[in-house]
Amino acid sequence: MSVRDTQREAVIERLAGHLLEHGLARTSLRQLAQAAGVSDRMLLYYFADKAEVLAAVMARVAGELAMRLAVAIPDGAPLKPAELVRRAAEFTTGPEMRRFMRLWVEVVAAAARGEAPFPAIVAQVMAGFRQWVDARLDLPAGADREGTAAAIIAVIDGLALVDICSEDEIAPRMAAALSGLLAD
Amino acid sequence: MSVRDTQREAVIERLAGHLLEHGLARTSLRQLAQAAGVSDRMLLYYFADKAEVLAAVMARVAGELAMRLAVAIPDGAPLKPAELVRRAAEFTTGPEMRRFMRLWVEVVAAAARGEAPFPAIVAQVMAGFRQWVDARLDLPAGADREGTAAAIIAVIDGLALVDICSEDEIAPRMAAALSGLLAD
DNA sequence: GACTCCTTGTAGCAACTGCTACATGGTATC
DNA sequence: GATACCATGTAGCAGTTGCTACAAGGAGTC
Repeated sequence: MSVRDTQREAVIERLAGHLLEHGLARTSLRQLAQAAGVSDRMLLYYFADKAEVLAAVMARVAGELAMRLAVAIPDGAPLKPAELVRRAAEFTTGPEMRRFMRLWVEVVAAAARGEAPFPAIVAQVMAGFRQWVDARLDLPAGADREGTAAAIIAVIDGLALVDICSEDEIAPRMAAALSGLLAD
Repeated sequence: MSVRDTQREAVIERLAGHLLEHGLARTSLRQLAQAAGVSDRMLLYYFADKAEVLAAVMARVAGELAMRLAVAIPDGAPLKPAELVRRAAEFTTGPEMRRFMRLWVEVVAAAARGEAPFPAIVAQVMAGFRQWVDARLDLPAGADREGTAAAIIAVIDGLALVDICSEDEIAPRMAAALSGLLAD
């Protein structure tokens, strides 16, 4: 592997941490370069342009997120929708996952604005979410699996959105109240 | 009312439409000025700085949103949580309200990034949401009203978030599936 | 040793950002 | 008629943005 490829990998790794810590707040080329410990000139040697940097880093973050989700709630033992929502909500509002979800909300907003490369990233991650839910969803035949999966994702994302808006620790109470709203 | 105040009002009105149409994508001073039909020099004559422009416009948009919510589901006849969620979901995913919700998601993301004046705006709008839900929520005594209100808002916002991510018309199916997940 | 390619630094460009200094014509007040 | 304030235009500044031109050191090949 060339120096260039090695450095590329190291930069992606460091920037993944940077994005998870700061969201999309400090993502100019110079700020990214500083966070990665390289010059901005070299950042554009390792990557074609800024969009490629962000795409590579977000792919890494998305992979990490997918892995954690897969480990937290393994497939193979499908859950009723309400139970799946409860467990996913508990996990994603946990202290470890909050920064992932916060970044996710920011990325969705950037995609809505049409900012490259976020629309493509959002499509990919969203497809991953759907698959994840689908593989864990115990639903009667004839039910709308796609619609239900989308609804479940919506509930989880909604918790994250409200969570990042709220200063106090509302998440646990919100999750508990939500649990009460769901049919068994 | 001075010319300045008159113009200020007109600018706010035009920019409210601009934000609802384009989200936060075109919000540099020069872009805002062009959308409002004035020079950027004059924009900073009507308002102290960019943050004040956005704060004033967002206040207008938030007021409009609050009014529509109040009209769509009047208070005075409290609803069970599930029913409130159903009706709010139907309303907010409608074609008229989608742009409000999309802008809302973008504003939340900007606030998460710490960008002035969005944190303050988010706090205000969120408080308004809570109040709106609280005034329409039929909940047994002893239940966690705050937590339940937050959960309801989360569900509604989540629908909006997934909605703006999806190209096809998933919203109605998502709302229908969600309805099935809720206890009566 | 000449040549070539990989790697890296210095310097900078054109566009855009939020914002401001300054001048000017008008209108109201005394 | 002098003065003061309101309203508006022209021009520009300093900083940031994404990105690039150019040079040069080093390593490997013939």
